[in-house]
Amino acid sequence: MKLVTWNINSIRARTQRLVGWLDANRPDVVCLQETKVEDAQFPLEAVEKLGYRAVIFGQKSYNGVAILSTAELADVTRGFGDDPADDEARVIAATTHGIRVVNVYVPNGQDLTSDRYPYKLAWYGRLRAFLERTTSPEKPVVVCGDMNVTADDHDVWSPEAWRDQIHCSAPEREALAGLRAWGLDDVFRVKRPEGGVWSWWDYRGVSFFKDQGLRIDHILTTRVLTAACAACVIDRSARKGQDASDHAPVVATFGL
DNA sequence: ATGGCCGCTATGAGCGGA
Repeated sequence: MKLVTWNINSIRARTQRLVGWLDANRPDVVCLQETKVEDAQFPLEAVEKLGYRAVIFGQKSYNGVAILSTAELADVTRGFGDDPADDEARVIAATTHGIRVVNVYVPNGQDLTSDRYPYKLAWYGRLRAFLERTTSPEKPVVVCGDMNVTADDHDVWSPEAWRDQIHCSAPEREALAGLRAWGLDDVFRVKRPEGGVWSWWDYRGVSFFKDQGLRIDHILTTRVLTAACAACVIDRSARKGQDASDHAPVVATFGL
């Protein structure tokens, strides 16, 4: 069972790129973020032609998440269902291939002085509360997506340049650690503890060419899935060339 | 120190992204 998370940065601008990658890699479950499109305009036909079913939660211009699967997608939830309700489409969950899949696009936060920063930190707390009331760490659960936080300096090309910047501040890292403490493993880190591998590179300048990136896209798994994980890699090749997303897909393979 | 690129919008400049 192969699962991928990928911040696609507009699914309409990236449809051909996505289709080509799916055709070549044939994952069973695909978690997309930043689709940037209302549900009526989502390119369903293009993914259905490849054999995927899809559940989507989008909005105009910003955010938007979707889960594609080669199998049935059951018990679909959109948003946290908490109070007050969020007007940003950032989380969708479904059960497929025997796994509860929670796909998230965590708020960016802008910078440490922005009012988006406390919103981001609070969002992590709401995500953990959502997990607590909807599932269990004893079950096979994947929480994945663009988490907009580096776990530690091993996920940062230049810890000096990024020190206390957004994605690298201690409160953000504590928020991510607090989520993991519910009962989730950072499965890429388990496989590649030495770090130095990125999932995002800035469009500006020569950051990709010089491999100056961050690892902010994560696949977190409960114990039973961590034990079943055969491999977890970041497909850097998908960041190359014209019309690439600024994020690369993260792929986990499970012996299920 | 700043911005550099990209996608979006009842566009043509400004915002958000990270």
